[in-house]
Amino acid sequence: MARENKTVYVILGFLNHESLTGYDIKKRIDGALSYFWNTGFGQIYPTLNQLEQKGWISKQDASNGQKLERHLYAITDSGRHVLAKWLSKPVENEQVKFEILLKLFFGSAQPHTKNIETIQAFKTTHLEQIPTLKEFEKQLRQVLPASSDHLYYLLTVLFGQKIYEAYAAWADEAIALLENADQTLLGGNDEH
Amino acid sequence: MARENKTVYVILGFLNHESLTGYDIKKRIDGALSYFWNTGFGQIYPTLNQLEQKGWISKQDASNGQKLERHLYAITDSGRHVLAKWLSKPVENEQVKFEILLKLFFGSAQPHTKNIETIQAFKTTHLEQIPTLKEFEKQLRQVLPASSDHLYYLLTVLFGQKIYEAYAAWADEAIALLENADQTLLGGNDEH
DNA sequence: TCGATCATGTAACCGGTTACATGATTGT
DNA sequence: ACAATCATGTAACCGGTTACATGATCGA
Repeated sequence: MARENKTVYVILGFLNHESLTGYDIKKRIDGALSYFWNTGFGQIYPTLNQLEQKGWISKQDASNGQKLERHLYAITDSGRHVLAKWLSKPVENEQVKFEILLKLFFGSAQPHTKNIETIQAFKTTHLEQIPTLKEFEKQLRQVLPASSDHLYYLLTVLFGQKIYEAYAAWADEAIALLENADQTLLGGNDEH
Repeated sequence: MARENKTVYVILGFLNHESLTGYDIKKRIDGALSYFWNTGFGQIYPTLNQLEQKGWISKQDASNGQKLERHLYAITDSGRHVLAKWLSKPVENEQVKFEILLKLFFGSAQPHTKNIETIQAFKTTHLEQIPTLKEFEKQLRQVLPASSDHLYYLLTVLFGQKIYEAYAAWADEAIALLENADQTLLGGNDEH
């Protein structure tokens, strides 16, 4: 969780491209960041207020005479400065938590078959997402020279592909090891 | 974060092997889980009390006449039941958050060189950990037939190796793409 | 003697999630 | 008419982190 409100940078990052409403920001997050980040309205709206109070973004009414409330937020110079400062800092203690590893670490408390199912499900859900990522890659490569935004977007997509493939490769190896262990033990489970 | 207190299962998982003090549990976490999980004392001790109140673990004084307080916790049958139930459930919404992807996604706001540095640092820190994981693998393979605990431990180690290697492979590709983009633009940065 | 390690805990804080509440607008 | 989407927010809760506080024991 690492003590630093990342939502701040998510918002500043999007606003650095264009002015948006809170609702829009949520859509961007769900769209482009969804496979490695997510945030709810309950975090976005309060953070927008905080950022405005700090002067990193500015609020503008965009209701256009209609009754529907609509606030357009724009990044300010000091906001841009804060974003730039964060971007330039190296990523420290990228502490990723994998629940599946936790489960597997204690896996000897149940039959191998159950754990194989868990691994299989893990593999499947990630493999299923690869075609979408490949499609993203294709589209991004087509518009690549237009702006370096696309290039950086592409990098995150490639990351997804690489690690999802690594997940799948690991899953195969893990399942093979468990099945092999079952064979050498003549199908019996261990006890201790 | 997913609404379920994982620390509960970390504790139950370790106690399922042997009775331990809170201090011991912390050491196990820092030892065997450190590269994919961590928890502080501020979480461990309160959770131990909760688990005891729920009857999933039992507390025993282990001060042995000495003045140093020492509480040995043991898992109960109902605790074992809770652990088993969690283990058998498939991992749902393994929502992993990668700060480096967040930073890169908004990377176009700073020079390519800065982002290359970030990626390089990411690659290095993970590559550095691979030899240790290889050493773990070697040791675990030697004691593999003894107990299936070792086998499951090995699976988590192999996972670490696989994704760290995937990180490194992605980093190379990403850096190449950024350097190539710099070349085609004749070393200039983009603007938009 | 003195530092490292053993050992247990509390308090403040905060990021993030979930659920709740409300209403307008648009398209079918 | 009615559903989907647009749009903004609050409140309760909780998992997790950090800092603080205290003292015993062991080995060099």
